[in-house]
Amino acid sequence: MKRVTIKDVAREANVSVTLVSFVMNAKRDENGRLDCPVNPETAERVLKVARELGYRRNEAAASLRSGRSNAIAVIPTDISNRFFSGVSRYIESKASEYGYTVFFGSSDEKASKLESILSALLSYNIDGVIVAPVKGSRPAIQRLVDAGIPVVLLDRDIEGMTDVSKVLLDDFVAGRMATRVLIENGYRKIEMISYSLGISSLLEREKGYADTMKAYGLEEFIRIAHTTYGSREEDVLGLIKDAQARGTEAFFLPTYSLSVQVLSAMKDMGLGTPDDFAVVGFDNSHVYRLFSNTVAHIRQPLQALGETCVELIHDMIGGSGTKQTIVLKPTLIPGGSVQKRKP
Amino acid sequence: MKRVTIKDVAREANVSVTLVSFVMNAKRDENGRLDCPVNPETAERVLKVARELGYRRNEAAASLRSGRSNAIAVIPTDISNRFFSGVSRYIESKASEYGYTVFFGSSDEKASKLESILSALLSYNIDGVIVAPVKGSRPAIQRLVDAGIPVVLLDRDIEGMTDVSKVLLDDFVAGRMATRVLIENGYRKIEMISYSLGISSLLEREKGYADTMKAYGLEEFIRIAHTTYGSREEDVLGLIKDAQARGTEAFFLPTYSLSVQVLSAMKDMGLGTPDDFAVVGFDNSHVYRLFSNTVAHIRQPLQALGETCVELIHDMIGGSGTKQTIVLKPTLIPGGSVQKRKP
DNA sequence: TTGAAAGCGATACCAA
DNA sequence: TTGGTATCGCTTTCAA
Repeated sequence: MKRVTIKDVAREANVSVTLVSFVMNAKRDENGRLDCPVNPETAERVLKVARELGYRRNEAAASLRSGRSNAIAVIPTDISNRFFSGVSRYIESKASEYGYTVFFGSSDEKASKLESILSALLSYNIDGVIVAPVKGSRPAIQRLVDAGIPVVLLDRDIEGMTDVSKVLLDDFVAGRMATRVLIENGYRKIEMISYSLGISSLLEREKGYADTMKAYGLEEFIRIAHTTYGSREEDVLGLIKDAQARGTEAFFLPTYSLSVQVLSAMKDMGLGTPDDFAVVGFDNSHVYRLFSNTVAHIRQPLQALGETCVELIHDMIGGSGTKQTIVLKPTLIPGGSVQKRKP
Repeated sequence: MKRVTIKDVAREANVSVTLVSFVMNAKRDENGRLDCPVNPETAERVLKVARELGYRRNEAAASLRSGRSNAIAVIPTDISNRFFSGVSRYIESKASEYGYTVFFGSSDEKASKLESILSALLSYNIDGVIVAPVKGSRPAIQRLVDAGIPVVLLDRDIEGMTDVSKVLLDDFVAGRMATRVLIENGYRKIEMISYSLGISSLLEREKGYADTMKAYGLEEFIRIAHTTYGSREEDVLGLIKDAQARGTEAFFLPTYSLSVQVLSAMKDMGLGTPDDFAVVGFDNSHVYRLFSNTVAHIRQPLQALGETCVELIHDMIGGSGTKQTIVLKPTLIPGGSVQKRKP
């Protein structure tokens, strides 16, 4: 019942606790033990005893003494969100590869919530934080950085913030890709429905759209309607009707939830793609295959995003301390929803 | 830069560390401080100083000394899975209400993975575990229970396991509901496509189906095909063709991923609901509204499931130690995919 | 290569 | 109501 401690192992193996600690923390290279100045035979004996006794390090004690914790925190806006739950999965498994345990906390797009999560997690001496910034969270994140805690910004940039690593999608290109395929297939009155979250990723997608429209001389048709995650259900129907009234031909929808919302509203209204509206959605999903015309969409490299986060935070914790910004490319998955426009 | 400790607060407030500890751990009732034998004025002073100095408890130290951690672990099979990511969200927010921090780890339906997560998390002195058991994980979970750690089984039962709390869906009823609505709408050759995971929830859904078929004298049509999460994509097409060949009229699909898979395969094959196959799916999703006929499905009460988990684990940790089994009811969301059969 | 001993920052026990 | 002090289990000098 009582837990096995380092002392028990030491006694049983006839060595000091120091030695046990050395051995238990040693990292193996390709061959044997290297980073620790312990007689290999002694080491093996200690390892064996530890195994037999069922020793498991008390992380609380280790953390108290060392100030580290082998744990990282991940703070998405919403773990049940399609994008973040996907990325989190990859973060989680990469993290455990590196020996980190992962804390999760959803910020709910609220800076106040983000702060309280952060403060709770800091009490655990976490070694690093992977966070999706939300509007107004800059000070909280800056404080983290100032406290010397490695931070990786995921999915959203905070402009001008240095001393952090960043893992982002090339959102501008995503916006351009989406817009371009529509234009090239003969659509001109292309609009966006987006969220007013004030976050870089959406702003960049919007910029990519607007920029491309301009490049093709379609600035007069640039139009971005904004709604919120909470009120999208009520808003979208009206937005579609308005668009219809003004002869809009296509939509670029820069998030998954918006894509599903708009498509489902269109369905309710008896509208189809691409005849009523051509559509480019966002994020990969089986759902897009379920329409009579499959829905073209922008795919994010979830695995690469997640794994890169962990690699960067690991680098920073490891001491090399190099800060990097990694920008990954989106892919356009074609679909019938952007079929060439009938003349 | 240096962290503020209880000592700093004590010095600044002219009291002993003991007192600070008392105050910082005191819980407020509706009025003021109660559970701690400290002069209210002193307490206020301590609180004020702590706030000013920016004191934050070092959980590692607290945990080392007390053996507790104010943290719970949640172990779904896959955090990116629709069902679990939804439930996790509610677990998370309820947990933070109670002051718990949450560790997540996905077991990937593998007992070995579950064990290694458990062992990693145990190093942190977690106060309790909410876990979705997988095939073969019984011994690992039993060990947890034997070690005196509060455990709540989520979504899946381990039969005969006592000394744990359980939060389950009434899966038998879910199976019955689905089957019954199909039968009542004139379908007789009703089949299931399910996973061979060996977990209670699926087995119960299957039992509910088979039982209902029997009750209506349709035992000759009982047929449950099994696939796996990993191979569903290849398998499903064949399974549908087989079914078609033998004149199957309807499917009950007992998970979300299966529902999407089958519906999308049907779409690829040019088949529709309910004419080619009537369909009852599982779990709530916008997706089901996107079909020309909306898809009837069984809805799980995600919020209630998640919150109940936390309440039960909190009770167990709190010491009352009462073990409970809560079985929540599913709801049938009707849809065109089960429309009355044309004669 | 090995070991002794000094903490890390809290809590818990006992005494005042 | 308060305060002193011995831990909790580990890592980390420092010395042998």
